[in-house]
Amino acid sequence: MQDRQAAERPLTRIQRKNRETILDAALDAFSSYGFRGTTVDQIAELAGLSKPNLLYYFPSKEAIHAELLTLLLDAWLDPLRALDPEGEPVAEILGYVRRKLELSRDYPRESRLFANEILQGAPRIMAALEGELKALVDEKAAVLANWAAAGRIADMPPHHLIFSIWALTQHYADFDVQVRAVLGPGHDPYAEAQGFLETLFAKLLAP
Amino acid sequence: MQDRQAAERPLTRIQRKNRETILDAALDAFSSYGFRGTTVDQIAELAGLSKPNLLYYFPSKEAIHAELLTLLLDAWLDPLRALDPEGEPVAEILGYVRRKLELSRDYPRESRLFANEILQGAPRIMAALEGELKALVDEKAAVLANWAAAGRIADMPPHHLIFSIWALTQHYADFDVQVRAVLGPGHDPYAEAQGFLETLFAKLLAP
DNA sequence: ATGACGTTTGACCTTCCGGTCAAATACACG
DNA sequence: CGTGTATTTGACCGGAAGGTCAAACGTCAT
Repeated sequence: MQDRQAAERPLTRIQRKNRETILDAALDAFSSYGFRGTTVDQIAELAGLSKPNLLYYFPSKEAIHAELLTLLLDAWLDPLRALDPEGEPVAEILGYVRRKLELSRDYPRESRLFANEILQGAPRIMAALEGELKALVDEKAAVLANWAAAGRIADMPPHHLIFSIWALTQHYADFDVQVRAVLGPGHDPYAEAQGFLETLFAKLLAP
Repeated sequence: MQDRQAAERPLTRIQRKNRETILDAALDAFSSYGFRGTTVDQIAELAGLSKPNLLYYFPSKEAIHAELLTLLLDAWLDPLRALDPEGEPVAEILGYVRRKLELSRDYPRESRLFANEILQGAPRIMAALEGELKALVDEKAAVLANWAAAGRIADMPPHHLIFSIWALTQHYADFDVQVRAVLGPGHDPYAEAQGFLETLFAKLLAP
């Protein structure tokens, strides 16, 4: 029945800095090589720490990964939460597309970490998918369905509309190397995608 | 200067069967756990062979993976190859969408294997992306651009049109568990997607 | 400056994993 | 049958990887 060292005590300056450094290094590694493909030594090296030192701040590789996924999930849902049922339908949806694309552009590592996890069957976040995520999507899907029923956007299965937004925006982060390989040099994928997706969804949503 | 055993000799019945079994087992494993996340013992177990026995048929884990990727790439490009410059534009593109979605439905493991590889930066197939794939896409993009110039489909960046088809169709295979978690039971994602994507692209392409 | 607590480290342990090898067993074919 | 070749296997190897530990080193408040 011993007290857990860091349970109550506030984090020290060094703790805050090192935990942050470690999480950033781990995000680099996990998003590039996956969970199994990443070694603790690798993360430690990236973070500029020794392996035992790193394990002083996190109990295990698993724990670092879990922490990253938790932080990620919340940030991931934000743009959808911001979709306002009282707003103008097309503008709201296009705004969501834009925010989601910006997320892909500015946080591609997070996008790939998430994609990796889902690809492997989401073993560590299945509960969140079936709980939080489903609840939020169902809520917003209802909003979309109402808009469609009111003739303010075209009629379509709202869940799939949301999937299409995810698919199209995350593609630019997750498949970045393919996109760039196919486009060749001299392109700004995100800038081009921005205009293209805006047009696409404008046409799709028009009643 | 010794002869390579299997260089010339035709494969025996047992060789054919076992190589096939191994590749199938390896596809299961690699597509679920990634390259590093998969162990040779795991593949052997799935294939019902002992590890040394498996390594009698393939020189290394790497070789199995490479073989799978090679087989995959070809099958992956086929639907796009089939896009006919002489056909009716909208029908051709919708046909491509349908074929690609069927590929996701019928070969989700292959889709995830590919996604895994791209996510990790495509270390083993970068050459193919910049070579074969880019060439084919450029060729078909030119066809799309011609159709747009002739006013037979709406004007849009052809490469991104192709990306959008990839993104939307592969999403249903790669993010399958998320799609099902969000939809809940009692849905047939692919059937629903089929109708939705047909509408989406019909609207997008209309001049 | 000193004691207490926070931080860092080198050495080490164990398990896992890709791959090898020699010997044993099945198979095909004259 | 019998013999040469294909196939299978148990035992083993070396290195990588996750994690532990005791001791050394810093930091900071009194």
